[in-house]
Amino acid sequence: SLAWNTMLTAYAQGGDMLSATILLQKMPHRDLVSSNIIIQAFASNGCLDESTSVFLTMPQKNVITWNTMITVYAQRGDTQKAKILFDRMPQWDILSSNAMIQVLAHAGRITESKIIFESMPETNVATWTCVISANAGVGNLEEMWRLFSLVEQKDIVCWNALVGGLVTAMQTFKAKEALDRMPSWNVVAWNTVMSAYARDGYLTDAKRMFLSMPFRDHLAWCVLLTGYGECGELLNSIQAFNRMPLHDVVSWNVMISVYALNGCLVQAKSIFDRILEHNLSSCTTMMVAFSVNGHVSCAREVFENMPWKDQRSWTALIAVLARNGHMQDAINAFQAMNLEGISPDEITFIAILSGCSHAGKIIGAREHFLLIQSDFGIDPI
RNA sequence: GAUCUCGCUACGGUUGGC
Repeated sequence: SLAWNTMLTAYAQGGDMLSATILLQKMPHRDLVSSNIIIQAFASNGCLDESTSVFLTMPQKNVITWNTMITVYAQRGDTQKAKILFDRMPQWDILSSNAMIQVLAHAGRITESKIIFESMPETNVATWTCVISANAGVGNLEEMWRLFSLVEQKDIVCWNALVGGLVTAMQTFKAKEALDRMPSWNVVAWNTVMSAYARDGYLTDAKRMFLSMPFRDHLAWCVLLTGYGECGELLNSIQAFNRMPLHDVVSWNVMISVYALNGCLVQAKSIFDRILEHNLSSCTTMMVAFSVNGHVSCAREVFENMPWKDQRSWTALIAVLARNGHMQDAINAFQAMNLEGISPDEITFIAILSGCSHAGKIIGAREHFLLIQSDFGIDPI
């Protein structure tokens, strides 16, 4: 079955799910590893439901099985499902805990991630890097520094997390100092500081850094595009875009939002139509651009065509409907979101509540306000 | 021996302030 599994892996990695499925049925003995391969393959081809059903019918599972499912949910931003799986796992390895810490931290659930961190029998640099970023994300800078000083083998990624944390905390100068103290650098380090310059409006510094980088990746270009776009320098943004060696989804997405930000809906849409592989960001950006101009049905069409939807895209839809006076549709969308198992967050509720206030429905708003506390455990105040 | 290979940078959601 080793040979069969190797074949299976080959098909799966080539994205040929049809052949993989056929092979699986022909196999004399499917084992744990075969199922793991299939789960992973379905997931990376966007078929999460298939992954889940294989997972549920597996007679035995190992750590790899569980880790695969956790990472899949994590990548989809479904923190809740990831956490449920994590809690059900019979045992954890470093990878599972790290993945979980990172996801929880990303969702702002720092307390839970701390609990996991403190109960880990063994950690590695990645673990520490996760908690460093987590603390930076919620503004615990002293804790971030403390943790950083405790890391024994600081590698580039760990240093980058520190620099990124300082950038998040709006301490651009300290970030630059940390950058200068790093033993070695990579593109991520430079991009991080560059994005801070751009964010703060220091376009000259951003550009200088861009030019002085020994290597550039496509993200460096994207940071520059974004910087120009946010400072209203549409022409520079377009020019930089045209100079890029190649265009990937992110750079297209940046341009959509730059155009939308500067009121050019038509150009935004034409870029959107030229993208071969839309992702969630492209669609959500486009929806919002439509919404600002009141094109509710166009926004809705983009939404319906999305391969899958996450919390942000659902929230965007709800906001689009609420803002344009379609309160009943917004509430329906909210219920549909819950049925899909995607949990709302405080931003979703603000979207609903502000919609109610525009429509003058105090009673409706009150109902949702109460729901926030009882059903979703979010404190509205 | 085959399967997860987890950490850092970029683009998307709500309201309000100057």
